[in-house]
Amino acid sequence: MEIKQPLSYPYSPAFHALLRAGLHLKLLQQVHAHLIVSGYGRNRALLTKLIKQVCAARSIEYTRRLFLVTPDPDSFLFNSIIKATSKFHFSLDSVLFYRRMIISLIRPSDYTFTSVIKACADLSVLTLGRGIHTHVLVCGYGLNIYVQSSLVAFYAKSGDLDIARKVFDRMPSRSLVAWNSMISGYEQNGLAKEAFELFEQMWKMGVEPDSPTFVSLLSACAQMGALGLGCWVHEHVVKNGFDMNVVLGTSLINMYARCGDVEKAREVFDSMSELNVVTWTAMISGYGTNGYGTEAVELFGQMRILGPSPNSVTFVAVLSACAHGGLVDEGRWVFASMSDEYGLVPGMEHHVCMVDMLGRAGLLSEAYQFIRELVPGSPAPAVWTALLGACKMHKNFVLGVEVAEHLLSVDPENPGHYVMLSNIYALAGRMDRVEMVRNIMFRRCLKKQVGYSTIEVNQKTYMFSMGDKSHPESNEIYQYLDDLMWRCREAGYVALPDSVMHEVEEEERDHALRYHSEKLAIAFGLMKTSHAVAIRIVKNLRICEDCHSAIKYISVVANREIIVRDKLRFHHFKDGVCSCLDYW
DNA sequence: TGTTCCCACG
Repeated sequence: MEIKQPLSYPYSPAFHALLRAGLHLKLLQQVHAHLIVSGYGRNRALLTKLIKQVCAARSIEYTRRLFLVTPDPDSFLFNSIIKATSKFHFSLDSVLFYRRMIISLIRPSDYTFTSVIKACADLSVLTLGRGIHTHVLVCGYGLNIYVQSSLVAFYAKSGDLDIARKVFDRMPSRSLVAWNSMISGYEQNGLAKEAFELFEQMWKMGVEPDSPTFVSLLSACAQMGALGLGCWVHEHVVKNGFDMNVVLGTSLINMYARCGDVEKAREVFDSMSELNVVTWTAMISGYGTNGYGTEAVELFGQMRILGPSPNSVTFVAVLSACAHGGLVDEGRWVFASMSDEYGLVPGMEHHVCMVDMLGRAGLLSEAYQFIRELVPGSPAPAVWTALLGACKMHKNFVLGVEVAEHLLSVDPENPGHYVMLSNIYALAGRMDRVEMVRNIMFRRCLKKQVGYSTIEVNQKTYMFSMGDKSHPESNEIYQYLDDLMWRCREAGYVALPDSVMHEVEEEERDHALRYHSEKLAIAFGLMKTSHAVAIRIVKNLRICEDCHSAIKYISVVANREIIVRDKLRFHHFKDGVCSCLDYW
């Protein structure tokens, strides 16, 4: 007969000692020592509880050690450790413990699967997850709603939306979590429109959304720059009395900021009762991308005093705000404070920001020196790309050609580098070289990204690409645009000469230049909206110099505020002036 | 005992 171990929850003193130790590693180690001394060092139940807490205390090494000293791990121990490691993002360990469980011939349960599949989702490992999906079916959990939801999330996060949707569609009953997983899956893969379509379906079926639903929808609005829809979501959240938690509030800030309405973003920021690092970072970044560099740095200053410790994303936001705002001195001390005050190690992205900042300000040799002296190892292509952009901006051909050639040698598959080199030659008037670079690009079958612009009218988003005639009112739009450009020319607009027409990641230069997607979208917006509302355009690439100049004139002749979000930042055009002050 | 949601660069 087996003698019961002297642990019987909740009466055992050892168990109480564990509870008291909480999440402090030191205390947990003391309890472990105590267990050993008092003869419970191999008590599986106590060790299981201890393992969960050690894992929650974020010590993966100690978690692994404890597992190794536990005799005959049972299914309870395996489930606990797989769940704990998955929950605290030690995803690889989670998968490895799962593997060990299978090898030990212990049958996984539905609880095992939800945890290990979540770990696979964190790792985005498709092949591994597919294998575990097979285990799920073999073990007979194919219809378990929790397992199915985690599979939907896993496939969506790993980028296989078709399979995610298949699993989702085959669910006999869909939980709200399953809906949320699928909606956020679309949004995270850049399919904002599909996210909204699925939400509509859910809405029509009478399923009540919750705050994760709204968070995903707000991200989708931010992605599309759809302010109207975003406001609708905000109103709905307020009307239905949802409590404004940090995540939801941060999503709202992000949505308003990325739709170009910084004031509203700040309003939400000020109204929040709890602010975390992500919230502060979202607001700082919102200021930066909208051209309010000073405000971004100021808010960062407040964060240092009142807020949580900034993380490395915060520094990217502040430094890029400094770069776009020409705030070189501020950027220098912010960068220094990163390691001096917060003990953070600057990464590649921070170096990119610094080179970008120095380069934009015309301090090319300092930028070059920064790369040589302060960037450890061999600098990533992105760092050189930043310098190259600055060379073109300040027309430094010698350095520009040198950097571009270096980039082509280390990163020959990137069409952006070829385009940049060709542009630099064009600026120098070396049209023979321009032709040569273009030919190489052609031979290697490298293509530039296709550009497009979107605009929201009456909560519907319309997309335009260059020379696009797919819109049913195409003729009217072109007519309107021609008319508009004629009025701009009357007011003094002159199209830029050919040699400076094609820039990095901008739309193809040809006779259809006049019909760049942003111009089409603006014409459509002017036709369809009333005078009081601003025109808001979202572009996937950078705005070109000619369009930038043209839009300034359009803002005057059409007497309209026009806000363009390009790949990097916002341009607020009003009365013939752009908020970027031609510094972008 | 579970599955879903927030910030940056390029």
